[in-house]
Amino acid sequence: MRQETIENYLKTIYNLSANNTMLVGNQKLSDKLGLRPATVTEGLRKLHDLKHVIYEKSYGTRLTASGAKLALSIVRRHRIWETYLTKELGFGWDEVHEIAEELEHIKNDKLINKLASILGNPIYDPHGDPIPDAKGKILKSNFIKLSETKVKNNYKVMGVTDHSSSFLKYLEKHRLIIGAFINIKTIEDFDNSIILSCQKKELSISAKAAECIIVEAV
Amino acid sequence: MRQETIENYLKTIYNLSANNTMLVGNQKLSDKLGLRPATVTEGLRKLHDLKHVIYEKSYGTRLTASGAKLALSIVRRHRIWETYLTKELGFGWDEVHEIAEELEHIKNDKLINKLASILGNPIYDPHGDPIPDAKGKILKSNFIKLSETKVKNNYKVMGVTDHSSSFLKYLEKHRLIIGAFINIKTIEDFDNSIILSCQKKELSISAKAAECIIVEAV
DNA sequence: AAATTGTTTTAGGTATACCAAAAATAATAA
DNA sequence: TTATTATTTTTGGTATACCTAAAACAATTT
Ligand SMILES: [Mn+2]
Ligand SMILES: [Mn+2]
Ligand SMILES: [Mn+2]
Ligand SMILES: [Mn+2]
Repeated sequence: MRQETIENYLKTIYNLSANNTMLVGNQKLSDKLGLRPATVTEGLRKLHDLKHVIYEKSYGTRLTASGAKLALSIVRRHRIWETYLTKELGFGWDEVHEIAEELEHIKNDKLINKLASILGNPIYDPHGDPIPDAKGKILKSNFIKLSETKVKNNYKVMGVTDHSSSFLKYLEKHRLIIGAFINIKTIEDFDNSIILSCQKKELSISAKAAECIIVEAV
Repeated sequence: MRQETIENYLKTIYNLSANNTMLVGNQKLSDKLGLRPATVTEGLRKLHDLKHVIYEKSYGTRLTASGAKLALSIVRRHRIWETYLTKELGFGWDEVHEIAEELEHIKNDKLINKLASILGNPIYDPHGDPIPDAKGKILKSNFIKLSETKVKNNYKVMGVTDHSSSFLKYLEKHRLIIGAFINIKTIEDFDNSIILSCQKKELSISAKAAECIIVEAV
């Protein structure tokens, strides 16, 4: 298996497993990796042989200790590069994910640690995701999704779970960026869309978009 | 053909063709690419079909205009990264080639041009190789190899053609670095080794090493 | 419990990147 | 010019990463 393929599998399994608490199914992996389910089945079998995952046939997959370690190191590289690109090289938060998707495979610890140190060893990336440290230690937050909030309460935007340029541009247009304070006005029974106020303006967020915004109660 | 494979072929053909003046043979490509001759034959046929090279069966290969353009852009990325790694990220000139070998495949013009601009659009990389500009224009120098110098003359070290860490460390140990002034004392008839003075010390350079050092008459 | 639906696996197949060994071709020496 | 040597190509083969379609299995509904 090509190293890059291994890394993409492990990173994706990590991202879908909610801190390694859940088994990850093939369908979701197939989606995220852009491969057909049959291909994923083969890939997982190989990763199992490599001892990077425990693959329970027909039920799902979880990372082993070695798999998790590798996954965390890819996640670290990805998020450090995203941060470096925005903070040091003038890229927007909506541009960096794609580039980091390639840069994350460059394997040189000295390089990543140097970038991290120039940035002051940041703990969050431009999308609010926590950055593992050089040892793989990562902050565990108890933030919630905007879709899980309650009417009348106040929240602060802490991150996003969709990194696509279109979604991030949409958020920026409505000033719904990291650090913004919001108040939930209404939640529509009909379609679960949310009406909230943010920077003195009211706006309506679809249930789908609300799934992708991470907030903290204030 | 994988994009990375294409890029490695084209870059290598460029580097072996002395500014596109010479046909490149399969044997040398096989060496540099770490592939067997039979594999190179296949690869070149495919690049020919892609119109990136003119492959004259049994005689050799040259880049087409489109191939040269692509090659120059890889060379630019490689050399800009090497320069950025040394100038901005604190790496030694003996460490950067391997990393650049990976980074050169990250395709994002805005990124490379940003790095170049931070560096002040440099014209030479840490090994003295000229860096093509964003349009592919590259300086053509008429420097010579140390092995082509004449006794008693004075020269300035301008570059190296071997980027291996061991060779560069060896040079550094003897202060034979870019910008150093040297005077040729003797050239041994027997083995073509060169005795020269550099920074007030005398040292003997093997014919093989002298092939890899680029100098300018002063 | 049976039927339906959704997910995963198997079986069989394509395309690509490589290789070793033998054959063909080109370059060089006699 | 012929023989010898070096280089390149052809042939036939392996390994890998992907795919589609069909079969098997698990989860959900009736
Ligand atoms: Mn990736
Ligand atoms: Mn991110
Ligand atoms: Mn290189
Ligand atoms: Mn260089």
